Amino acid sequence: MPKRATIQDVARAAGVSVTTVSRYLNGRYESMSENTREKIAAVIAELGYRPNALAKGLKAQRTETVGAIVVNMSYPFCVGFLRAFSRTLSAAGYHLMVAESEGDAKRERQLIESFVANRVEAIALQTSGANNDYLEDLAREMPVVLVDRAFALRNAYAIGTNNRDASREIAWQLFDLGYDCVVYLTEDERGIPTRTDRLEGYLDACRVALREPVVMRVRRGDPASFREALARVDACARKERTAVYTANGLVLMECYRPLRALGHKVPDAMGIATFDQPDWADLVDPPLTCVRQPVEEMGEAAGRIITARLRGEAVAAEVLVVPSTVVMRGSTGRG
Amino acid sequence: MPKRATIQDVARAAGVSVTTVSRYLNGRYESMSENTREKIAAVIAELGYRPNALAKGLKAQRTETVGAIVVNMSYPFCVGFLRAFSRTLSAAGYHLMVAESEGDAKRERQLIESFVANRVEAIALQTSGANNDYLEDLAREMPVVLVDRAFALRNAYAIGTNNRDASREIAWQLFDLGYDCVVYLTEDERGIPTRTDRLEGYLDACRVALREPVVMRVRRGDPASFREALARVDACARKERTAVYTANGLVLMECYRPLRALGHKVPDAMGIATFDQPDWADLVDPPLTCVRQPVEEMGEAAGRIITARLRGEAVAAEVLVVPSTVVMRGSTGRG
DNA sequence: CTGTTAGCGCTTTCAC
DNA sequence: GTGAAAGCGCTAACAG
Repeated sequence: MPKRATIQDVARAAGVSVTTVSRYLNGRYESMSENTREKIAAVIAELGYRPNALAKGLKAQRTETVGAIVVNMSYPFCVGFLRAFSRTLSAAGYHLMVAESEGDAKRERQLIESFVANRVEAIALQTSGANNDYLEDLAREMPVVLVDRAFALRNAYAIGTNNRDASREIAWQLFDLGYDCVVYLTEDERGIPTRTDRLEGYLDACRVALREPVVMRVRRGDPASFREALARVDACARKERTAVYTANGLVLMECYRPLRALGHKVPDAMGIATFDQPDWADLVDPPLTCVRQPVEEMGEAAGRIITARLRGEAVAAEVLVVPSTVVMRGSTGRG
Repeated sequence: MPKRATIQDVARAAGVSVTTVSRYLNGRYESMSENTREKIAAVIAELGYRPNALAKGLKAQRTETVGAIVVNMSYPFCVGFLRAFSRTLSAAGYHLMVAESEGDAKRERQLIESFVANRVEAIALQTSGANNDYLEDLAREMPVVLVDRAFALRNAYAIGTNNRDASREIAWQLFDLGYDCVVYLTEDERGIPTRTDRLEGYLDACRVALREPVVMRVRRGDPASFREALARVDACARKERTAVYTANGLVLMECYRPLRALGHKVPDAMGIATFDQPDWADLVDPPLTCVRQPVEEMGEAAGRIITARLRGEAVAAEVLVVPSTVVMRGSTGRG
């Protein structure tokens, strides 16, 4: 591995001082003869010189890099968010460092610290909530944006959706469509506000509709937990018109097939609905009724807030709620 | 924004020299009294000190960061690859910087250069092929891994799958299953070896089966191009048993619905198959026959090669082919 | 066991 | 127009 040319090498080869080269690099051509400029340009091209961003960052105290921590880069929410976030930042000249917390609070903490050590200029994360104190401190030093799990922290920004309202809305519509029993499938919601809110929304709807809530907790990757939930759905569907409503797209993906295999006619005997709009929502037949989360908008908003702040603009800390929309489709007999 | 404590601050507050603090930071406790150690630990905790990775990297000429450039982070291939890659690197203590080229060669070049400027220690990318000369040079200075589009460059690694063989295999099976006409839908393959290979595989199969190839080129995002292709499929299907075979999952996703809307019975009158295994492959009815690309294995392999190289191990440049497998399912009447 | 010091590659006064 | 030199925060000889 040959070592890379430095500004020194360029200066030497061009017969000028590093100062002049530095000026050239930063586009301050006014203070430089046409001649030197061309000379430097030539040398740079010849040596394939690339300025060392580390040295520059060390001096300037700026890395032009921001960090993002998500639970799992392959989750649809994360994919959509990261992409929009990345595009926005990229357009503003920032680099993106990404990492996965796997939902583990300790790991999340380590990742944040190592991002800080790398002097990212801002952080966006889908936090577990366990590091909120630390994040609150951190938010005094750099822009911190909480995404999805929108905890309200001093000095930090939060971007989420109206989980409870949207969940209530879709659950209510299910009752309204004549499903007598709506079974709600969720992962353990402890400590995760999005899950709590969606559950609450469902419970709200049950209250208003004067129905008994049926909440089944499942664990993704644990078929037994799903079997139990499906058994419950089946039992209901044998007695009355039943709808299954899942707390997110991944849960539905994991049980969609067995759900259909129960044999109840969709949407008449059994309705299906989910929070999230999976990319396969209208490929299945009938297409899925779902809650569309504005994932891209969230990513863009996060990017906008961060770039604005890094540009030096004052942006008041706030909890931004980007509303979700209920999309009624054939899986619940309308749309 | 208060400015962060430096090693100097810690040294001063602990009443020792920066050297000692540096030693502490690097875990060389043997050369240090219990006392100093505790003192330093205390000061660090109190000041919330985090070493500056830039300064460290500048000195050590190591950033513990690697870069990845994909066409689009939301493409299933990229998602799967990035995730596996990220996990492998993360386990080895490396950070990941990601960027999207959007398939644009100029942008790709800029991204590579800016990664180089940031002194990433290695790069993995899904290249357009237009920067191969530059990449070949670069590969002399740092590990470069070409993913998906597996061009064979001197000193660089390439990881791909057996696109042609797998494509031939699935196309052949379609003929074998009794589909008289197999329509191949692809995006313009110019310069993109994966696409060329898959097309060649299809053509191979046609040759062997003594059938006339029917290749339709579509442009994602351009409904008109799809309408044309669908019309062709429809025309065939009215005459004989026809199968549609798409060059990747995104193409199929974009035409699956209208395809089904043609009304030909699947799989009897019309078979459906695709390269790639979309996550919805077995949610639709009948489940999809497809070619499963070992995306995760590719990501892991890329990560393994890079970590080995960065550990100083010699790894010969090579083109690694991780084989895909044909998965026969109901959409072609078997499985 | 601990400290002094010379850089790593770059930017930025301040001088000429 | 141009350059000398200090210093960003850290590591690693070398010296005690």
